[in-house]
Amino acid sequence: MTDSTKPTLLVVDGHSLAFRAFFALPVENFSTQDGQHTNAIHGFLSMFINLLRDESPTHVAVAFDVSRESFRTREYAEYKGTRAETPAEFKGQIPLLQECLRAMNVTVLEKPGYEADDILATLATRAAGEGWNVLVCSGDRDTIQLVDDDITLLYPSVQGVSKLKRYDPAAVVEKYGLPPEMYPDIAALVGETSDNLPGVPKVGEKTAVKWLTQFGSLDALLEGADTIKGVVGGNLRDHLDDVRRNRRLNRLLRDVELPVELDELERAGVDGQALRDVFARLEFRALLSRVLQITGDAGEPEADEPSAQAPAPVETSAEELVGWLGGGDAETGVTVVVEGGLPIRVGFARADAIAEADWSDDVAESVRAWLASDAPKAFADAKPQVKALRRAGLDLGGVAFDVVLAGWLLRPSFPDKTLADLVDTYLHEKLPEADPSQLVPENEGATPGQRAWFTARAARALREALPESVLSVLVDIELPTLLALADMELAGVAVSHESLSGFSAELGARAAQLAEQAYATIGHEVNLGSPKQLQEVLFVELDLPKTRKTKTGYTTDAGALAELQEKADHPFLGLLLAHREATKLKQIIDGLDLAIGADRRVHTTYVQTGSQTGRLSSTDPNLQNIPVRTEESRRIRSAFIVGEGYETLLTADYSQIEMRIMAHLSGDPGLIEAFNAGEDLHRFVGARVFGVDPSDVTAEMRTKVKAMSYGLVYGLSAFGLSKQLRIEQSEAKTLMLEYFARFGAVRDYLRSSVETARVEGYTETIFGRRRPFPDLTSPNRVLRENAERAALNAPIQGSAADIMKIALFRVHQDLLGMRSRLLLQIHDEIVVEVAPGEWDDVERIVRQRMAGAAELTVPLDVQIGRGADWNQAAH
DNA sequence: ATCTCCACGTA
DNA sequence: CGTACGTGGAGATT
Repeated sequence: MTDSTKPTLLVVDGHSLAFRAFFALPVENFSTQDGQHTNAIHGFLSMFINLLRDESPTHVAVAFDVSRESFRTREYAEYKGTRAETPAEFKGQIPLLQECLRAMNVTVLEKPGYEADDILATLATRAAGEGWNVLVCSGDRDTIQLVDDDITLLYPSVQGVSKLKRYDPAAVVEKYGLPPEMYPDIAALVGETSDNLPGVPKVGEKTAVKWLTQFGSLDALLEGADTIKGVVGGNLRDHLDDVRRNRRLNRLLRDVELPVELDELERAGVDGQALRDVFARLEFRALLSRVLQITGDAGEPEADEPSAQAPAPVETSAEELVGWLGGGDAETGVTVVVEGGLPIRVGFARADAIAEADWSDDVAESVRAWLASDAPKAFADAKPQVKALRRAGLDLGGVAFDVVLAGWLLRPSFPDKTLADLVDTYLHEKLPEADPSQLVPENEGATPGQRAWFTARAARALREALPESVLSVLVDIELPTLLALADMELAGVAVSHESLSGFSAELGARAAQLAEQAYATIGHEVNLGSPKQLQEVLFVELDLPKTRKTKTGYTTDAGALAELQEKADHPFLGLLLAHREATKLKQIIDGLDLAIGADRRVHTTYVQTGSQTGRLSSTDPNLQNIPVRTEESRRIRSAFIVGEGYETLLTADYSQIEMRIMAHLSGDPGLIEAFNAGEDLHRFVGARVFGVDPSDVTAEMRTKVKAMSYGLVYGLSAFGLSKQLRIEQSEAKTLMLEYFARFGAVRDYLRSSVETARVEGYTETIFGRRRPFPDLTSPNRVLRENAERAALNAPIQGSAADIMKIALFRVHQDLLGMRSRLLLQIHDEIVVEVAPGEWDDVERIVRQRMAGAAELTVPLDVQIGRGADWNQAAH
């Protein structure tokens, strides 16, 4: 809270924030009739108006960069050298933005030879010196160094310019582990790619913070660099000058001469005529009334926001709970505290009332009917809570919202993992948390009822923040999926310890033997699991040709070793590869064995927020990467068996679902025909590409086309394709050209989808799931091209994930009255444990639900198998 | 114990 | 210079 008796100065880096707005807002929504782009102006002003409203500063200034030249480029010509030319569409908006600001009677500052941040630093320092409150708003991390007790930084989140994160000294310490004034020391060590300032190799934030904490200061660290051991120590010594240069360049100047005094920055009323003029030209209407509302003298300030103070906890008896829960039909926040997999305490919140109680048989009975009912409930990470309730014998209905899932859908790359994160991000409040560093915490942390209260409020905020299509993904896909996953995790899958341990011993013996043989070929022992030692053997002792480089040397991966064998076969290579295969399998088996529980089953955890595309991930153990490709590895799948009391396993998988989605999204007539013809896809495509009869497509042609088709989904290049197929790049290029000549709509689709993503800032699946791609406009080529490939893949992989989730929860619902149950999901495959006598029904349900999960322009083909173990069932 | 890198399993 | 994941060992550090 700012002290309202003191003046408050708000200083804004106009350039960096407008630049962010430029990329955050789709340009086609923000252009005037005559084609002037206004997205940067609109985005900036919208944020700026909110700042004026929320922070009520008494004094305001906005600073801009004049040009790229500054004292920094004079000292280091390469400064920001990797940055691309500023887009003209952006540059053109700056003078107009400045005109708007002047019309609002806001002081605009710029000074040749200095960056906007130096101006901010100067003003902030002066104002703090006068004892004012200062708010610095900038998108440049270097401004973190300004933060102190009087100066707070407002930093735009990755999501966009509208959400600003507050950094006071405590927030900086929490995020970086060091006080604000030492942030530039971290940055100097780590380096800054966007400014073209290389740091010390292998040193990331963790190491930098550790060193600085240890030495107390950067100078002491540089003095004592000789005492740091190891490779990183050497790297540091080799880059001392770089670090010193970085530190010189990232220090903001606090004494730039400016043509204004602090007093002149005082806010005044707007110049109504000038404002109407310029806003009319920019075709801003809503913005005009917003500006007038907050700066004009008309209208009282808005009423104070409702208190963020959570209601005091109320211990509620089992009898009282029944009445409390029945007392309204508004959405209720629910928190089940889980310990050892079972509920130990529950909390509920509705409007400003909360109730909570320790778990007991009486409490369970009191809440049973309400929990099972359709009464709408909001959770934070519902799945473990649902599982605990189910273990306690209770059903749950009316799961209407999950703030963790919602947060993930909104920002899949920065999932707010906990309720505390979400309360911070979406309510701008702090969830009271117990201090973990103290044995007897001073502050208790939020009680379950209070957590439920925050959950319900976060749910309301998130519902507002979610675009309609994303909200429907949450409600129609993710929430039903959550319930299916809870039951699948509880069920687990039966795994035969006997099969595994026998196989493990076998592989162990084989690995030992292979190791001995390998040692014999080089005359000494070596740790075959150590890439470092292997490099020594391969490239120094045996002097084999060098392979592809990695960060730390030359790769010894399987592909490279196979190539080495062709160039210069040495018996060591084959033995090493065989050894790797044996030890890898053994490792997987041993890990799996260890995960078998007392019920002789393995219970994985599906992480519903575990991917950026919408897929699930699986951990502890990961059951989505059990080997399948080689005959021998399939013995592991044979250890996944049907459980006691059940008859058989059923596997069902979508065939070529991603290519089908590609056909659907691109509308390519050839590809659609391929799927509707019901012929072998790759044979059909091969016939088109090579201009032969389908019956004349050779195995080689089919392989090439298959690789091409799959590569397309991942953004494959001619280089990658040539490498994959081990053909000349020119041949790969020809193949691609031929492919696109026959399936032109595919190329058009891929191109336009990335282009749309660049403009919109995100991709979208068939069902409306979004994934943001800020890097599509990055000046850094590597970042940008990586983003392009990911953006190409995201709608396809994501749509497939959506379809499978829809099929999954529908199958789950259809099976509710039966004994058969879902066990596993492996992206495009599900495994069901079928009870005696239920096969026909289950098979029908699965086939119908999977094939009918989406209406595409091509059919969804489902392959079903049955068997006593997973391997048998796969056929 | 904890971090980083390499390697490799799946879809 | 092909997307999306999780795991485990080695090596370097504490």
